[in-house]
Amino acid sequence: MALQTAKTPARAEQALFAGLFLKQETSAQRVVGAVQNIAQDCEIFAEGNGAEYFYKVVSGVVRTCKFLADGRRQIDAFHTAGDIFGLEPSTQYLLSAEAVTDCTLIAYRRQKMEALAGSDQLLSRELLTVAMRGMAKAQHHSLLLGRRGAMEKVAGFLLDWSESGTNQRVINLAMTRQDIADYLGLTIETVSRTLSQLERDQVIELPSIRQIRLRNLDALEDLAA
Amino acid sequence: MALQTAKTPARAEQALFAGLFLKQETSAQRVVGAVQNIAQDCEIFAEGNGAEYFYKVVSGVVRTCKFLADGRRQIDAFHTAGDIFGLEPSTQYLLSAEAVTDCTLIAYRRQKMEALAGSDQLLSRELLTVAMRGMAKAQHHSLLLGRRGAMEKVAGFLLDWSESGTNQRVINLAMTRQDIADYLGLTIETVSRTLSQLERDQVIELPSIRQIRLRNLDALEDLAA
DNA sequence: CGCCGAGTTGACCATGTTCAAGGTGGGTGG
DNA sequence: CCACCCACCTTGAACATGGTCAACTCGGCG
Repeated sequence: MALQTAKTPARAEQALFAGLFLKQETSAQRVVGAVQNIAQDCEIFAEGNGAEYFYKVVSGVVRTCKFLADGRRQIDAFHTAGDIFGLEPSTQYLLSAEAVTDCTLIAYRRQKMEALAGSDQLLSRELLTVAMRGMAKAQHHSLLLGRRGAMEKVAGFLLDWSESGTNQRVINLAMTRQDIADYLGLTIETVSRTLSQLERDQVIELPSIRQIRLRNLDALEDLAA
Repeated sequence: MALQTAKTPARAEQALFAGLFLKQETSAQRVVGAVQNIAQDCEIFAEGNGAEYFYKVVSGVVRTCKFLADGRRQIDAFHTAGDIFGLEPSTQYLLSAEAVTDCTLIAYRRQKMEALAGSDQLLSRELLTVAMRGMAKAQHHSLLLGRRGAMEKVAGFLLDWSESGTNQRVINLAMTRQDIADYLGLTIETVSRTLSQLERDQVIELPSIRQIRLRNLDALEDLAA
């Protein structure tokens, strides 16, 4: 939990490749970006900082979140390989970003990017797509949070993550129960109890603490309402 | 509640002005858009429809929402004069849109817009800003929904709307209690009780059913945590 | 005047939070 | 290699909060 300021071992300043911008790597785009390695639980940027860069996840998982006055934390999103975060409408970040696991990122200088977009139609369109996807992602999260029951939220969360992995029926969680709780607007105890309940009902298996096997996807879908 | 299909009296097909794209009307942009008038509670588009157009609100209030299998409704956002909605990453709408009040919209053909953006740097940038704002708006909503207490949600809602009107201390609600409840993930009873509580505590006044006077903004901010 | 939709209020109940007490497992040092 | 430790997780019991159901009020309109 000790949040040291971001340490970036091997700040590979060799602004080499980094072209690949959207998930389907468009060969046309070759834009400069700096590779960064961030250790687990380190801060990438903080709410209120100048939004000089935005980032693409190469590997690992990042959380964007907000800290409330009373110490609570709300997680806005988790970002995995290929996702872009930190692209904001304002000149300052509205959220903080932290590494859930050790991760590798590409940092893009926002101003440079937007300048390039002025003369590059394809890049400009990609930026638009990124922003629209970010919007859809946030809306999807709202829908999850708007659900009334803890079971609906947890089931929805599991289904969301089942789609990202290669094997649709096994989820390897990168985050702690606390992270999940802060993402779903629940307490850690409720998340734990709900997962136990799902296991008792034969809907999932919990072979280890960070692994969840989905045993009955249909039942999960029903529970997610 | 009778949702007739969208009726558009006076479908002013005269694709006249409509330039003004962002809130600060950029003189440079003159893009074609069709003016539409929509009656209260009529549908503007439905989830799953082809996302052919996106819209700017000229006057009135629009809600974008999702309907769940069990009949519940979740409201994703309210859109007021100057707001743009219906600009989505996919080729189909992910949400439905309905008129909360009678309203006037400008419909932009998405494809045409994106084509124009290819050769128009300024327009392209404006589209990007619109998308980023949409993202920030959705994130803000997530933060509201993630709050634990009903009081925090309602207080946050009131503060959000206090900033939009000319007079910061009087809110003229366009929507019903049910709309508010569906927006905050609460029941209509809880919204009602919470507002009554705030009135008892001298934080607000409820002079009429659709008007709220904010008597103590500082207290509200505290309650919103 | 009376109806009707929208909002409020109350009593009861279900659900999730809180507080507190165990487990569990991976890593470290003896 | 084992014992210990610590962070993370699970479980239980009491409690608080919001949901549900039902009755009632209010205001506008025919």
